[in-house]
Amino acid sequence: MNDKVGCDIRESLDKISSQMRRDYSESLRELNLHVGQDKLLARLWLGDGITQMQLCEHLKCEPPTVTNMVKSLEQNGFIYRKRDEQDARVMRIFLTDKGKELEKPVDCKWKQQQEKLLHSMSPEDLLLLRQLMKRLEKNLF
Amino acid sequence: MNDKVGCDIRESLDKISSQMRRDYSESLRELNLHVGQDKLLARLWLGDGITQMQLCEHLKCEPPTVTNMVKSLEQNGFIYRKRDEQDARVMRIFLTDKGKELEKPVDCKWKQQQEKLLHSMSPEDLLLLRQLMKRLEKNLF
DNA sequence: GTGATATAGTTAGTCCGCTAAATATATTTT
DNA sequence: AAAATATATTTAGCGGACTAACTATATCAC
Repeated sequence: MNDKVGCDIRESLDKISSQMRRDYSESLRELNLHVGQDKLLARLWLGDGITQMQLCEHLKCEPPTVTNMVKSLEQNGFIYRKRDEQDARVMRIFLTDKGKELEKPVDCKWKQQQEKLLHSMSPEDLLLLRQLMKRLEKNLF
Repeated sequence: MNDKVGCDIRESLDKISSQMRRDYSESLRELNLHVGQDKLLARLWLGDGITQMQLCEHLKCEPPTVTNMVKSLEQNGFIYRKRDEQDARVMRIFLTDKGKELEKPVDCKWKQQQEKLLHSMSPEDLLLLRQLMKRLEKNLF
């Protein structure tokens, strides 16, 4: 019975995250962006000029994933790359004006989705849910 | 502040599901399986001979996704396809012995991951968490 | 300074998702 | 019966994720 509950939780988790991904993906398409790219840009909005390795760490993904995302974002004119002057191995990533302009609309889409997800949840529910989720998170790392 | 909490929840959700996917993916590799294929097989273990369309519905994904997964599973000898005799458009999917044999080891991997995820959670925590997750789920559909 | 090792990023190739468009077969309409 | 429409699946092509193997540059050790 306990097992059943655990099973449900994992299924819920999968359902929620894949559905959110689908919704969000559709929503970002209007901005000519793909899921995941928004997180990369969000890191740059905090401060650009960082290296691909730093993006890897932040996004918790492997180097080839960043290479591809950066390539796509560059081709779409949202960012540009500059080789580091001290260390010729590293590439530093900068936002173009077009990339900077995306901050507001992306934030807006994000908030819309969040509202949909958390609709009808009271502050107490949210606090509780967050605490539980944080515990799950800790279990995985 | 409420916003901050909501934001954390979504980030937690993303982190948890992507980390679980990573872990599970690695775990399935030993069985020569990929993430998602286990869910397709799990449906077949309940009863095979169903159509790709039915798999689509069950897995909540699009037809081309099923086509590709089925192709890969067939090439690895876990399933085979047979054209329906009444309706020549539909393909019915059956488990091979090799595919049937996967049920136990996959279940074992699944349980291992579940235990890791839910470690240290009391039955009350789990019940509460499940209720909250069900509410989130409802919000998305 | 030369050789071994470490680090940053790329390339090739795979799978899961998707969309758009094509194919093949059924069914419905006229 | 022929034409129009609907359904099941496939193909082509893309992006995000990965691994394995590669290149280029830096650093460390001798």
